Amino acid sequence: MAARTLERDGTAPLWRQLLDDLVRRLDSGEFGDQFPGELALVAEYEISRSTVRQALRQLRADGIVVAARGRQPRVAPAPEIQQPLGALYSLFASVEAAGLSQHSVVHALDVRADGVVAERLGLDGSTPLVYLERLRLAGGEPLALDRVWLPASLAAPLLDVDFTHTGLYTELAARADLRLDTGHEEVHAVIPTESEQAHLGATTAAFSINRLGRAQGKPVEWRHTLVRGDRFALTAEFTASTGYRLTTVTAGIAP
Amino acid sequence: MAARTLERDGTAPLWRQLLDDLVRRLDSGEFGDQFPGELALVAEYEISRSTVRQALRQLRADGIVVAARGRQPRVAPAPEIQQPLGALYSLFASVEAAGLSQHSVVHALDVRADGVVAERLGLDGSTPLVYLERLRLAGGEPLALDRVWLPASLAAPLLDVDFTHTGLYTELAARADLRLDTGHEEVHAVIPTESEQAHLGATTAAFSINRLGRAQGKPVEWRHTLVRGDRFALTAEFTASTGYRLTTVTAGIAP
DNA sequence: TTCGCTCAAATGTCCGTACATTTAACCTAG
DNA sequence: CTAGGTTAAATGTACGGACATTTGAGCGAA
Repeated sequence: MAARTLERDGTAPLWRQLLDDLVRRLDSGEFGDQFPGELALVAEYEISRSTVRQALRQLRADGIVVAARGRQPRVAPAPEIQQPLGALYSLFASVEAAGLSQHSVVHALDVRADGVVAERLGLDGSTPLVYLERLRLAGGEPLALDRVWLPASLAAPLLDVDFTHTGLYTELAARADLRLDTGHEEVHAVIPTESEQAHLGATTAAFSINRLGRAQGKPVEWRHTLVRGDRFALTAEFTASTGYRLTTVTAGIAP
Repeated sequence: MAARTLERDGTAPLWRQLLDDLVRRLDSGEFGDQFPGELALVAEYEISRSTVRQALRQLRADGIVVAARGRQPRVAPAPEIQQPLGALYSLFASVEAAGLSQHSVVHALDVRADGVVAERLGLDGSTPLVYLERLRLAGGEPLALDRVWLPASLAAPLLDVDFTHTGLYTELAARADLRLDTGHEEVHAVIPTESEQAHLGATTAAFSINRLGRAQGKPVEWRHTLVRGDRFALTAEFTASTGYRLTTVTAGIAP
């Protein structure tokens, strides 16, 4: 193994240089699941074990690598199910938790162009987009009207899927190997248009949720969801140390 | 200084025992703002500096004590302004950030009993509560209708405050020495009643926000706020690592 | 084949030393 | 009295060694 050299007179401490180098090598995928042990790094970089441990401390605290007595050190695997987070995911998860059956009525599933949406996805206005419009029902009652646009270049494999009983994120992971990891949501309170009210089967107020979902930094979905206000509530806890965190979303049946 | 002894054959590591002991002494207020230096602890507990640093690592990471080269170590003071967090706080902060002037019209400020609210605060139904009802305006236009109940035993000093131009949390900190640190919010989408619409000066949908605020674990406020849907949006970022976090709240002027 | 045992490997704990760097108090010269 | 340098104190960095504890792989016996 070729010894790697660190700047011993550099402005940055040795452990910081080692940490940066290890992060770089981790990102490049140089280590598979394996990760070199402390003594291996001591030999490779020709520094003391204390310095190695100082560098590893942060990687271990962040859960990027796992270590324990006697065990082979490993690169922590990315969580198997990288949940699409946020209010929308929580909504449908909580419907399931409440024991209500979910299914959808698919209104549209095709490829079309939409300049406004394409721009929100950071794409050219004429880029073809897969468009999916569903009415989502929980316990047999309409809950939400859901419209999603995805770049056709990524989402074309979804065009022949029957979305009546399956979720978008499940299919996106299985067929396009895409998992949302970051995103952005905006929640408004609105009164639905008459046509929307007819679909939702209610004349109440509604939440209007716009979401931009990204996978590895690349925009993957633009979504607009209209959720019946009488069946939905956002619930959050806040503490001084952790800030504002969405905890549960409740979805019930209107009386 | 009397040497303190740690269990050298105990099951817990020395640094863990030291950490626990220091936390105990911190909680007892034994140190004022000062905090012993590493070498002082080495002498006092008769252990090595490495072990002391291992114990101090967590206290410093948690910001309980602060340390830097050359400086006297200190116990970190509790943050001077412990912000009331959550959607509501963000709302009024963002109004200010947008440069809109804020003021309120006080509809009521008195002491009354309310069995339902008292129970939500974990109090007996006949407990007297300070009740404050305000119409909040931003840029001269109605933005929110705000109703707050607080235990009179804590909030009595607020009864002679003019809330036209001052915030509840400011006065609560100044006059009752109370700062919210945790809480719970529930956000609904509703269509306001006619009387509420008259107050808000609009016939749009609205957010209905219920909040229970606590200070040191003790319920301090129950609040119900109705915010005009055309002037308000919740915005959140979500990432796999940090979860769902409220980032900004926008409040504009209706066209 | 399978159950234990042994043993190498890896991290955890603890000690000691040396020197660098930064801060703030102190002191002195003007 | 003040400006500036000096110095003690404190933490940061880096090295080294020693031993304890845990895990898992490999091996041998039943």
